[in-house]
Amino acid sequence: MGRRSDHSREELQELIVDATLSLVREHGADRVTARRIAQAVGYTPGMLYSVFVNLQDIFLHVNQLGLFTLHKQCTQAIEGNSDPGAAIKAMGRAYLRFAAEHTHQFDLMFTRTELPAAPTATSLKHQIHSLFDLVETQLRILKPGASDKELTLAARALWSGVHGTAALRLSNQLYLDESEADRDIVELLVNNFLISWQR
Amino acid sequence: MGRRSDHSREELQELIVDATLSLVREHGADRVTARRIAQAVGYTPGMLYSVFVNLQDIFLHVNQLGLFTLHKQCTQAIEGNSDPGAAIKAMGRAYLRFAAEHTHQFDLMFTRTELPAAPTATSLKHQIHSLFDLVETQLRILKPGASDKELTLAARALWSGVHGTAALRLSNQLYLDESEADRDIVELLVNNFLISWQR
DNA sequence: TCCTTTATTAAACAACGTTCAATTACTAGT
DNA sequence: ACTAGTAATTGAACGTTGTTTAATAAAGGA
Repeated sequence: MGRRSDHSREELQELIVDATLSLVREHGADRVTARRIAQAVGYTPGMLYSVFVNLQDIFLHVNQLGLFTLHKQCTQAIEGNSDPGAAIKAMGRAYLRFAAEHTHQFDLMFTRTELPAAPTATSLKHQIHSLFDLVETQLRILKPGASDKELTLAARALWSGVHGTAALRLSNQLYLDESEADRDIVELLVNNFLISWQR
Repeated sequence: MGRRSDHSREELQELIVDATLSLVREHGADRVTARRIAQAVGYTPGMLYSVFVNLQDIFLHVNQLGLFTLHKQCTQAIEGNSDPGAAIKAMGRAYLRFAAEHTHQFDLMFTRTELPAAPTATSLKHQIHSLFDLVETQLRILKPGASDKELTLAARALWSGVHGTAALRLSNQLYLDESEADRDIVELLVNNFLISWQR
């Protein structure tokens, strides 16, 4: 068939990204193919390339969505925590929860990225930055006298710890019997770090 | 041709794994195909399947090699450090160095793993455990009274921090101008953690 | 020398991402 | 209402991938 115009260009884009997200969450990025996405939205594979450049391009948009909801869940975790340390730990738990609930999506977002020197889209770059900012804001409350450099570094350190925990747990490389051990690890890590950092 | 017996089964296995490692280091795991490996060792693709089960199986053996050299470099980093804290930081730097020098290999070892619940070969499992043990040993010196559980958890926390830093740097998600920022992050993380943990 | 055994190959398969000419459906002009 | 033109969508193709398997060629024992 020729022009259908059942959907506008933007509707089509949203349709594709949403379908891809569902497929990724259910089957993992490896098993999500152009043909499967096309089938899910009721078109043929060729059509995808009139809306997106690439399969990678589609995944990139999926990841923008992912970072957005991750950011939202982190801000929600902060709410109601007047203590910055508690807020940071709550963020860490939200991060772990996201990774645990949406294993495949988290995998696509953070480990299925291109190497090396991923030319991460500037949009993604900003989204990740704003995640860092959430931590920095709490740290600044905790230690008002800290320099920008100090804050930046500390936020990266904490973020690295939380991310590392999530990543290792995801790939089953923590080797701990208890299923909730990752929460204990983050708690321990953040607590001990902050105690000696804030002063 | 039929039987060549230029190489024994074990020689062939070593040949394949070594060639694959070289290819991975140079081009990244994504671009390493069965046909390329076969060409590198002077055989046809089909032969690989008489020595290994899978391409994945080959990568798994490559990763065993990788974990072995990573372990070696970590133990070497410890040598000459009487202070446990210094030893742990030296291990962290060795870890970062390995990740930076062999980007693609590190990527294959830790992020290109299967999901979820990677049924990691028991061999890999033990190798990773012995890496954890290196950290635990140093922690035990630092805090002789600590329980096993305490040591296990602290080792995981530190390891997660170091690994997270390496992983985020690898995928260019730290967004720091200075190229050696990852070392600063690990230094900061380990220092602050240990100060309040040891006592 | 022949025959069995076995290592290796060549060719095939299905599935993949991607491209592009052909086709179809809609829109505008008369 | 009819036709021409435009643009969306397809279908089929290409080169590549991992993997399997029947055929083949070489080695060793009789």
